[in-house]
Amino acid sequence: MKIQQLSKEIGIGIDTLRIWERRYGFPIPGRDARGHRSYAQDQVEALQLVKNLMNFGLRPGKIFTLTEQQRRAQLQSLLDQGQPSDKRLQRLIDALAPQQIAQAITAMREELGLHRFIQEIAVPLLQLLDHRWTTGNISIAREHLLSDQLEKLLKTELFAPTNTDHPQLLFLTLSGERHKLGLLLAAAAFNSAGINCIWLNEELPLSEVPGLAHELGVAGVALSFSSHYLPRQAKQDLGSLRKQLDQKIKLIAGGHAVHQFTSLPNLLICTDLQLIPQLVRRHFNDPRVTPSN
Amino acid sequence: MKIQQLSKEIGIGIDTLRIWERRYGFPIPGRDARGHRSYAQDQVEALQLVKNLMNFGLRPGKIFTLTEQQRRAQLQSLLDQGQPSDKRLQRLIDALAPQQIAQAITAMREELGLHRFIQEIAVPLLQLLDHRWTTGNISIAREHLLSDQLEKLLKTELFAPTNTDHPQLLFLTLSGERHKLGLLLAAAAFNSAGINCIWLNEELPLSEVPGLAHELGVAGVALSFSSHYLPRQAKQDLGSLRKQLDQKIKLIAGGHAVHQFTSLPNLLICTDLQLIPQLVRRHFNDPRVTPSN
DNA sequence: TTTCATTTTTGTCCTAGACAAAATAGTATT
DNA sequence: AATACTATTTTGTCTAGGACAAAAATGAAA
Repeated sequence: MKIQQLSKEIGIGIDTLRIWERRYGFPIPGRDARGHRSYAQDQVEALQLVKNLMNFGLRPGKIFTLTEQQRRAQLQSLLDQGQPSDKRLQRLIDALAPQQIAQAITAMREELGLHRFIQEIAVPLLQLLDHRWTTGNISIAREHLLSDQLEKLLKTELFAPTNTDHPQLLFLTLSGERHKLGLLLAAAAFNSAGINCIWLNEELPLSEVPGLAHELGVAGVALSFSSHYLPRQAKQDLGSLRKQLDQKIKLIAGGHAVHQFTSLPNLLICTDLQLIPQLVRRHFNDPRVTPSN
Repeated sequence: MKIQQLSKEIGIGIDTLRIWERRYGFPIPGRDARGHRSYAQDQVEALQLVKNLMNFGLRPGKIFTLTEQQRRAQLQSLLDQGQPSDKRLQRLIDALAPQQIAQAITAMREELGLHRFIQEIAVPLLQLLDHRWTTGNISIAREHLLSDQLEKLLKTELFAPTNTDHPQLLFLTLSGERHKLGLLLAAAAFNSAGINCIWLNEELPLSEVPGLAHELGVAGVALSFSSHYLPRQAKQDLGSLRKQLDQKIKLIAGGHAVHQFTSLPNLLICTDLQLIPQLVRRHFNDPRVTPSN
């Protein structure tokens, strides 16, 4: 595997990979006939482990002093601090046929109502999926099937009530951010709090956002930045967006990459879906703060 | 604008930008206090023009001998060779508000029926979008809004009849293939020809496909490879897949990258949606060739 | 405990050179 | 003239090791 593929696969810059090799002596790839780096599969996995630890906030300097066993143990203990898994979720994950998954999901949604469904099923399910994913404990196919069905349900919810009013919030991810499910949950939550949402399924370059937001006349733009998005980049993007965007248009950001941001001026950071109703009450339901003013 | 942002924005590698500067003397950015490249807005636009010309197959060596005026003229003349646009499509593309687009699309679908809608609206629309896209002649936001709405309609069609029988065809794209709309059209066509389809929205690594197909018990797997997928890679992937997959499971491939393939053994190449009904009759409707045998 | 200044860590950029894969041009063969 | 093969040019991606600012950690003072 060439350095570019690896960089894309793991989500670590090429320069970073090279300087890690120089500084920490890891990973040390083989070389092909040209002298170019060539990474073996076990190096890829070892590097994924490092990346997973970094996603928990550990820094390279710490990680690279550990042995591989210690890294595994560390990751495991960090993962174990997560919430215990629910039996219903367990059943969902084990079901393979899409029909079964779809049935189970819709049944739960009927039983609990949208709000409780999001809080009690969807959010923990996403976390559990992420957990299994980082431990390699679920097949990619299963994971995809499941998130597919969840996405389908949420979109149905989101688009079902053809909203009478003009759109208020535009939901999208920036180019390079491929994790949309969390944002979709947020959109559903906003929707159930009475906000009229527009969902843009495809990733958009930063520069296109202000124009679109303006043309659609939305009152706000909501973005999410997953753990694969470099926090620094996210900060920069948000800053840039805030500058380009009309001051009246609210900017809402969520996701792991913005988790520890001290809130920038005129920017709402929302890393907990439970806070959405409150956020809506504060910033959207006040008649004096409608999009028209 | 820093070199990394520019690279992301235009879609040209950092190394490439630097070596263009060395070789062709363009673009020559300013430098900040650190000596780092800093690109002005007009350079970004000039570079976008170059990228657009490259999308038509022109090579840097040619492009950089031209003046900026000549480049514009060249692009314009290439643009003019494009197929004439349908007025209905024109109207669709010009509509911005998602509600308008959705209304127009559903109206056409009602009027024409699914089959004619696909042939007369969806396919040319996709082509036109692609054309506008490569020439930079449509805003990215508009393009995304439109394909979003189209996708929504098609998925509704595809999933609406909760099919009674077991699934027969699994539709998916491989990792790295992000163009799904064409395949979605194909799925809709198969569906309207009476085939029970499963749509997997997320890209799947090659190695996961056989296992999933087997577990779902499908009679076939359908993939598409857009023009962005290297034909070599597509060929290799298909060959590998054919080897791993149970011989009874059909393999169907479509898209630009497989357009000129001499059909591999036991592999159906389908580059024209109109041929789908015929294909279904030949390979799926024969009761002696059901998935169970 | 909080606040501020200092040190360490870390990622991204720099230059300039090398080389293979892809594209083009040129030549020979059916 | 069309096809196949070879040589040449073009082009993008890699290499090495150095530099430096932004972020994080540390330590000192309030």
